[in-house]
Parts: sequence; C-alpha cells; structure tokens
Amino acid sequence: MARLADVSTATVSRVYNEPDKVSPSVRERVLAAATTLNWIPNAAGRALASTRTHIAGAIIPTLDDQVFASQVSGMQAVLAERGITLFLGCSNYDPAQALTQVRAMLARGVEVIAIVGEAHPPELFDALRQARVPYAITYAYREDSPHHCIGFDNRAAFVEIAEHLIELGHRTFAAVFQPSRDNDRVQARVAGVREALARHGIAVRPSHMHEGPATIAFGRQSLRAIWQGVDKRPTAIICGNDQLAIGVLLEAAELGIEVPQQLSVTGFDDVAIAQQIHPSLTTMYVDTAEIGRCAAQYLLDVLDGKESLESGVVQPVLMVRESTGLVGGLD
Amino acid sequence: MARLADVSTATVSRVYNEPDKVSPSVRERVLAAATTLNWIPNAAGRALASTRTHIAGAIIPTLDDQVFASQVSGMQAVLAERGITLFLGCSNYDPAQALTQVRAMLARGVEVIAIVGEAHPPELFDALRQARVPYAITYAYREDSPHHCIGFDNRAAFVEIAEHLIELGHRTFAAVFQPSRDNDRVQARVAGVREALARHGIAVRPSHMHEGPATIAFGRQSLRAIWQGVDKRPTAIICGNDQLAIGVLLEAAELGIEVPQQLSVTGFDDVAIAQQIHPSLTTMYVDTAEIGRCAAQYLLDVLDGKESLESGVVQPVLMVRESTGLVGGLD
DNA sequence: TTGTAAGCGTTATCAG
DNA sequence: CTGATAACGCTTACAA
Repeated sequence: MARLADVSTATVSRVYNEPDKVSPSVRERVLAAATTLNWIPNAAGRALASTRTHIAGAIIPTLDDQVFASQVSGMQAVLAERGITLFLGCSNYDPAQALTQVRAMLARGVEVIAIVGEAHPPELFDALRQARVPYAITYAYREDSPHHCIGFDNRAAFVEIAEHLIELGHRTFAAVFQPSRDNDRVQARVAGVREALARHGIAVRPSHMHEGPATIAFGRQSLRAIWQGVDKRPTAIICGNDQLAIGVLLEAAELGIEVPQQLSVTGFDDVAIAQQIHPSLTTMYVDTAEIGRCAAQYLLDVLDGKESLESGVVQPVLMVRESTGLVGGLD
Repeated sequence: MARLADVSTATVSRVYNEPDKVSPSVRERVLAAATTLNWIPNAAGRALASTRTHIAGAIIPTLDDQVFASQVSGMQAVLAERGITLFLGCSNYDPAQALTQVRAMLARGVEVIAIVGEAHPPELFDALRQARVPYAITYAYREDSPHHCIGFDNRAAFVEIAEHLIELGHRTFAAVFQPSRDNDRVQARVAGVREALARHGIAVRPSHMHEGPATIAFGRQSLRAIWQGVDKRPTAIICGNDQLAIGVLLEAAELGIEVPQQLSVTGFDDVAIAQQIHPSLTTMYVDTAEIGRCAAQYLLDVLDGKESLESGVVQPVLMVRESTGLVGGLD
C-alpha cells in the first residue's frame, strides 16, 4: 500500500492521523492509493502501536426493555460522531454475567464503559480501577454514590409519585413491581414508596405488595389477586413501570373497576402507549436516550482530560393523566 | 507477566489457546500469576498476531424498534457463548450511515457481520466482498436474493394478511404503512398487499394509502383522515406494524367505530400489548430474537467452515384475534 | 515535509 | 512439553 503511493508507512500513518503535517500532493496520492486498493487502516495494529482503541463499552441488563435500548441508541449516536465504536454487553440482570462482560470488554481494550446500575460485584469495579478505565453508572443516581452516575434518583421519583397520590387523598395502597433482586433501581423505587407512605403513617400490606415479571400479564394477575383478596381494597396502585400499570389498567377494565373513580393507577417510563390508552396513564417520563447521550459525552470528556465533574442528572417528570384522581372519585 | 510465572511468552499464549499442550503444573503457575497481576491477554496484540479478532458486527436501522433490539439481543446471546463480542451500529434508516458503519466495522476487523435488509448501496456489499467478511441479511428473505438471508418473506406475509381479510369478505381496503424509502421490507409488504388484492381485482385508493412515521399517533391520524374522506369507507385497514394498528384501534374507539363489525384492523409484529388490548389485535408474530440467534449461528458456522447452506426462514404466524371479522359484522 | 527504525503484545514456527 | 525468534500492521520519536 505504501509502496503503491511511493511513500513510507510513516507518511501513510500521518495522512490519517495528522493530515495537516503532510503536503497536499502526497496526501492525495496516498488517499488515491487507498481507494484503489480499497485499503483501510487496521485497527488492531493501530491499537497496539498507539494504545488507543477508540472503543467504548456499554453494559445493560437487556435490550428487551425499551428504556435500555434507547439509552444505547443515544450513546451510540454521540460516540459514532467521534469515530468511536460501541461494544454491547447484556447481563440479563445477572451480576456474574455483567462481570464476565466487563472482563471481556477490558480485554478488548475498551477505553471507557457505561454500566446500568450500581448493584454489581466489587470485583467488577476493582477490575475497572485496575485497568484504569473510566466508567459511568447509568440509570441511577445517588448524591452519595462512590461512582459517577448519570441518571436520576429512583427513590425520589417514587416519593414524588406516592406524594401525588397522597395529595389526592389516597390512604390505602398496593404496589406492583418488577423483580428487585440484584436491581438497585427497583429497590430504590420500592424504598421511595415506603418512605413517602410512612411519613403519613401508611404502609403497604404484604398482600398488596406484588413482585414479578415486568409484563402486562403480571400486572393483570396482580390486580386480580389484590381485588379478590381478603384485605381492604386499595384505592391506588403504584406500579414499577408502565408495562405493569397497563396490565393493571386492562384488568381493571375487565373487572369493571372504574379508573380513577374506584382506583388510581401509576406507571413509570411513559412509553408511547401510556398517553394513548384509555384512561391515559399517569406516569413519569424519563429521557433515556438523553441518559445515553450524557453518559457518552461524559466519557468522551474524561478521555479528553476535561474534568466535567457536573453530575449527570436527567430529571424524570411526572405526567399526570387520567388514571389518577381524587380518592372516592370526586373530581 | 511471563517473568512472574517464570515461563516464556509463548507458554503463556499456549495456556490460553491450547491448554492441553501445557503441563498442569506450569499451567497453574501461569494462571496464578495472571490472577495476581490481574492480567488479561490483550486483544489487539492477539488480533494482530493471529488475524482473528473474535468480533462480530450487527447493523440495524434503530434500537428504538423492539424488533431490532430483540434481534440484537438474540445474536448477542449466541455469540457471547462463543466468546465473540458484538459491535453494534445503527443506520437510522440511512444507507449512507449504514455504509459508514460497515466501513468502521471492517476497519475494526469484524470477522462476520449481520445487516438488516438488503436495500443498501452496492459499495457496502463490495466492501464486504473485498474484505472477505461473511455476512447475513436479516429480517428479509427472498428466494432469489443474491445474499444469504435470515428472516421471512415480507411480501408473502402481507399476502397472507390480505387473503385473511378477503376470505372474510372484505373488498374495500385502506393501508397505513411506515416510510418505505430505502426500506426493502416495507416495500415488499406493500407489494404483497397490492398483489393479493389485485388477484381479486381490488386496489387501494390513493386516499386510503397512508405512509408516515410508525407511531400510534400516525395510526390515529390516518384513520381519522380515511374516515372523514370523501371516498367510500374501507371495511378493513392493513397496517405495516402494530404501533400503527394500535393507533387505528384507539382512534376507532374514539370515533365510535365498532371493530370488527364496521372495520377490521390488522397489525404486524405481535407486540406484547396486541393480545391484551381490547379488541385484541389480529397481527403476525415474528420471533425476532430467533432471527438474531439464527443469524449468529449461521455466521459462526461459516467461520467454522461448515457450509450450512440451509436458508434461514423464520416463519411469521398469523394471530387471528378480535380485530378482524366478517365484513358487515356478521359473526 | 518525509523517511528510518524501534517497538506495541500477541501468535506461529522452529528447535530443543 | 517448552523456549527463541520472527512476524502481525501500525505509530512515534528521531533523523534527514
């Protein structure tokens, strides 16, 4: 290749890395030769010689949840502009898999990495530290977290939801959540609900606390169980995400429960259908793509040596819609 | 590292690549040293010396559509088992971006690549051929495609949908589709509808043919336009995906149109809510994760030299539900 | 502005 | 079974 353009390999390298330091004529000659041979610089050689790989990594629980998919999407867009490619790893909510994926990425020389949540084995963070790979925790945010977080305070968000319902006069609550095991975000959400209710002397009865798969079906099944239970029926149900809430809403329609007159329902995420369904769902909107973009930007800044230590809070916003109302249906 | 274990670098290499050819004692010594130093073999050096990167690439239009996210998810799962990491690129439905992403991946030394659809610039396939990188086209399938496809025949799928409606007696149709530009799958779907209807001497009136963003909102807006138009109202609406169909369903409820008595509606993809919504949506289920798994498996087979030339058809299945019925509402 | 030459961290080929 | 040693394709001083 260098031969065809009749230059040294060093010059070829310069054409791609410091084009200004090469005379235009030579530059064109090299570029022309590259086109002719359909030649592309080899990234492995490049990485080895320069100790820069231009690779970033993202570890998410699963792509099957829209919120993580769009976070990756946002990251990818920002990184691609800077010529950085993205390695994707899914942990399937399993800390061991997350660790494996991180190790694989480290071996591959990722320069920076974004990881959803902070509920990971210490070895994971040790490995990151040892490899001196900057990282960001996404989708979670705590003031006192030892890591750089980009996301929001899950606890505070659910405090806000609970308070919204309390203001509407609700005093008997049920809660339907996705699995909390190994999931600091869900744990924080449940804690937020508990905390807000406790301030008013309220607790969720065990029979009104449901935890299971984050599906419409589980939402339906939970409402049915709650409604048919022996305990006093709740006037409000707080769901861990929109899928569950939509399940509750659909089952309520089937059981002839009037929403919000007899029952208020809240979700989380503000998926597309939340505002379209009838009754429309009160939920919290989170700009997950923005979380991805912020994470990417922060990591790029770190690479550039810019210490943009501004914490990355992407504030969720409560979307009050038809599924919540004054207790007793007064409106 | 080799020094700590008091062996040559060659031996270290063997421990990781051909453990059987190393005596157990030495092997353990090396592994112990690696743990102590928290050492991981460097992938760049490895790639350079072995001309194998253990990297695969996936190019999809967007992660914001669940079907592609789950395809990637399926691929990732299969590849991870084999120690192959996945580079992800999104084209945003833009052929130029797809080309850029492919080039970036080639430079990174991906060994195989999966690309959604075949509507790509010839340079893209040229580059792949020149680099001798095996690839698979996903989410599309044509008997006479020059590429190895893994997916399904979009045209045939929509012929099936149209025929289902024709059998129910429908003769006046509307169609609501996502943008067809640069999208061979959508073009094939529309062609399928046209073809099936034409066999019965039926065509979709221009005012009944809507193309726009694949959103619930566009579905709603389309139905409204169709219903308020001057042309004879259709008795059935074929939608390009479930989002659009759900929009149509919700708007029908709002306009007081009875489904399926006055209007039959079909979708495509069978998203979670399709069977839960009321009336439940007649649509086609596609196992997109399976498409991803098949694509990954095929690419692995090619790498292994296995010429598993079996074409990868993942058959969509028609889910007949409440949103379609006999024309005129006889049931 | 351009060329020379020494690595970067592995694997592969030979010897031993 | 293990060790030397030469690549692999690039970057980066340093020299010209």
